[in-house]
Amino acid sequence: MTSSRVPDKPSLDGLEEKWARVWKEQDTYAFDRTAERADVYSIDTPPPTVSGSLHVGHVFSYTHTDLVARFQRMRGKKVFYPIGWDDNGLPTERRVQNYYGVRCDPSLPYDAEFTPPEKPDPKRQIGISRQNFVDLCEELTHIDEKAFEALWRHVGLSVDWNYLYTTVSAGSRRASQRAFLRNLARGEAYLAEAPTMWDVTFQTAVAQAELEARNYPGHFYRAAFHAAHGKVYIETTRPELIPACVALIAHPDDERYQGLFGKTVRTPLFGVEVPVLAHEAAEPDKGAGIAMCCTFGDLTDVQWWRELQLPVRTVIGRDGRLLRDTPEWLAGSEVYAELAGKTVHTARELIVAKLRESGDLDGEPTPTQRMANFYERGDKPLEIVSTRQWYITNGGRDESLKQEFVDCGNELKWVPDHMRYRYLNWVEGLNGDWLISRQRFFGVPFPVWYPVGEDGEPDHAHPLLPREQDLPIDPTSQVPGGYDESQRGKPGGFVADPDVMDTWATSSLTPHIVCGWERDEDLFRRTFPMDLNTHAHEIIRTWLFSRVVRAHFENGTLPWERSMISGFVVDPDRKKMSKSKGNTVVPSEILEKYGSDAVRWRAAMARPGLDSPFDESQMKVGRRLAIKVLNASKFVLGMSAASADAATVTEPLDLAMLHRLREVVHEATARFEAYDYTGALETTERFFWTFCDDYVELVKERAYGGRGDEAARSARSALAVALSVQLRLLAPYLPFVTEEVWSWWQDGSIHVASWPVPETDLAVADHDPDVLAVAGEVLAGIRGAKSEAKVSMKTEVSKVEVSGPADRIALAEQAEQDLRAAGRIVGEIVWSPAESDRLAVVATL
RNA sequence: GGGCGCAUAGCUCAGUGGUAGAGCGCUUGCCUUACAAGCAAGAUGUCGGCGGUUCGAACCCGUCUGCGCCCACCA
Repeated sequence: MTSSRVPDKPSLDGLEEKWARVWKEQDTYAFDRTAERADVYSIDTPPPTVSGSLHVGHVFSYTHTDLVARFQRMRGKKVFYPIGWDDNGLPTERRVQNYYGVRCDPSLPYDAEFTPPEKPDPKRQIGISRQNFVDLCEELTHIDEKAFEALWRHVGLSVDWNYLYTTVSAGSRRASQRAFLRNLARGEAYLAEAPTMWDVTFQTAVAQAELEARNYPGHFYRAAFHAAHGKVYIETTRPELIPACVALIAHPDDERYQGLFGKTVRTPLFGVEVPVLAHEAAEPDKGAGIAMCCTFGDLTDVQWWRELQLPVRTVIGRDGRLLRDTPEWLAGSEVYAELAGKTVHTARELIVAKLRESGDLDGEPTPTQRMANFYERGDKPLEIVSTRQWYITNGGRDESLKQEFVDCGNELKWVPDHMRYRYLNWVEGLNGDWLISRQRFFGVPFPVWYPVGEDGEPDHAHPLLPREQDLPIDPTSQVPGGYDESQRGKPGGFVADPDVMDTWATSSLTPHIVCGWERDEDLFRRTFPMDLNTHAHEIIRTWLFSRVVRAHFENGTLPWERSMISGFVVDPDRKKMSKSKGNTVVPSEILEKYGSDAVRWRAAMARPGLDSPFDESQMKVGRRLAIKVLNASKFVLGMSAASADAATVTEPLDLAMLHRLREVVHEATARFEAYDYTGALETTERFFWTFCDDYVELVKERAYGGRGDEAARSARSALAVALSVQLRLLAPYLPFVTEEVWSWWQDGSIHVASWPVPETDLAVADHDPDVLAVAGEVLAGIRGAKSEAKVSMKTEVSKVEVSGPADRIALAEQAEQDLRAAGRIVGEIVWSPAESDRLAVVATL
């Protein structure tokens, strides 16, 4: 080991490429799967949606996880840190449609020759078969995944790429289908025909967790229903639902409507007779106090429909248009004939015009902003339609199960703790089971067929299931046991369940998928339940909760011991970044501009759970630190100090510095163990700057040999020991620059070196650490005098007088020779103990 | 409307009962053989408002205000 490997002009340039390559070639972060569970630290990381784009918030959040992973690895844990891609589901479909200019038309046959157009025309998408579409999904996700991997390697995530998974892979499909079949067998999954939140654009059902309430402009219309003795006015924002009206409902205590309860009224324009009923959920001060209940305008309608056992009168189809065929209860209606096939929007305008004509519209419509539920990726309000869907129980319809999931949330350890309430709030507010089926194409199919009766109707009550060992299966191309392909869709034959699972139904199993559930029991035993789950706070209700549900049902345990939740990177106005607002920051640019270590440093300054405004000037600070590490290391190693030997440290200042560093290691370790990576960094960094600015300056002359060999050796050893320890303390944050410096004088990767241990790495005699602090104070006094005089720091000082408390003076005197050298003091130093609580330094130039 | 969080220097944030802190920015200097992508010194505050507890409150309690996020809210 010599200093010959230290470059003359160290630089950050190219470090990412260099070390990312080495780590890949040497498999530096490979999991040791012979390790026993107690020695393993396993981490569940969110599989990013590859069809989306990563912004700087993702980089921060994934870095937070990596900090913990690197710390645990250096502490001696065998870190199981896989990563995956979520390449399944609607976002991928949408991206494929736009990217290639195609759309899936399941009625078309497979075309093996198909190649997407050179120049996609987004206005005129080409219809292709389901298989062609799925092929394109796989092709594009593969490209996207390469880009994502490159980014994460650039950021320096210490994941083990050998365990890379994707949510649409055969393994994931097998796990999804297996878990589903087990849920089904235990009664946790069920098929039901029920009113469902429905997106008319994507024409699929969506789950409660995917809803987003948004402001939606509309109008209140005051319309008249006809009672035996006059008119009853209701107020509605959705007059187009009048043909779907099944009742009028008011609060049982509402005096205005007492006389109407139990009677019937006729709907305007259509003359359909509907009852006037009482229900507690009607709010007297809302609108006219009496509401029309339609199938279905909102979730309250669903509640009334269910609890008052009202009929279903659907008029809005799955495409968001009014049904083309006139429903039976409106038979002969000329008004309806005009509405048939119209969009909700057009139908509303038409019906309002008709109401105005007939005199059933009272006054003018008043504008209003109402909140409507949207699918989070959609741009039209959701409709509620009655459809057959698969559900998994989640406590939304079962209080005792709900309590079990509340208990899970309380058992889980949260960083920061208050994120627990996000979870509890969500679970306590669930109002239905988890809808997992989607009427889409690219996803994990339900491993289910239905027998077809002699009447040609599928028997949904008696599904045909595959054997677990045959999974994964695609029921649209494979046949159930005992049948053959010719019987598909025929009376007495079978039919496939046409739906796919929502992507959350698969990603809810990431702990199972990565840990080898039912695939690699040896791995599973060593890694599950996992130690840590990490992601940002917006997916507590979705990803986090759904994994708790799955592990609770399948394993009777939490999927991990602890969840560390990141905040968001918000824009300078503290608003959430979003593509639509155009305030997102693309990570590749800042990584390029400041370097990965700098961006990681900035990420580390954002504590768990706290949102952090994006501020480029902060990146410079991280970069400055990384450069400082290079330069300070160059100096230390340039002293031939590579022969670090704590035993040769004898000088008081050196001992004091190492003693102080011991305290720093203790504190940084304790903070990291408490998942306070920010506090650990601050502790280390504060020391590092003192080390550079005061300690190095104080011992420089001595290290060069100005006071003899022994004193020089003491300084050099202390410098080298301190450098080794500090590099390792900084390694989780600045993996590139610390690895670079480590390579100048050590063998192997710093990232598999051991986290510093005070008792062994800093085994020196105890010494009062304040010698360093006090010497620093005196040096600052001397510098102050020079700064005041506006002269160079190398200006000689003819006399220094230091007064202050006797004990402080005594400490400072221990560093007298070093102070003389660093301060260029050529004359005398007068030490004057005094009755004051502060040191005062008077330097005469 | 319910829940959670935040409010300390121009900015980003530490500090959790005992004399208000750091970094950035700003000011003034300094080419000092690790680093000018650097170094040194300096200025900057009614610790959101109002009450209370205490010898003593940025910190504990109450209350109000403002901001953010999550949830609910389609008559």
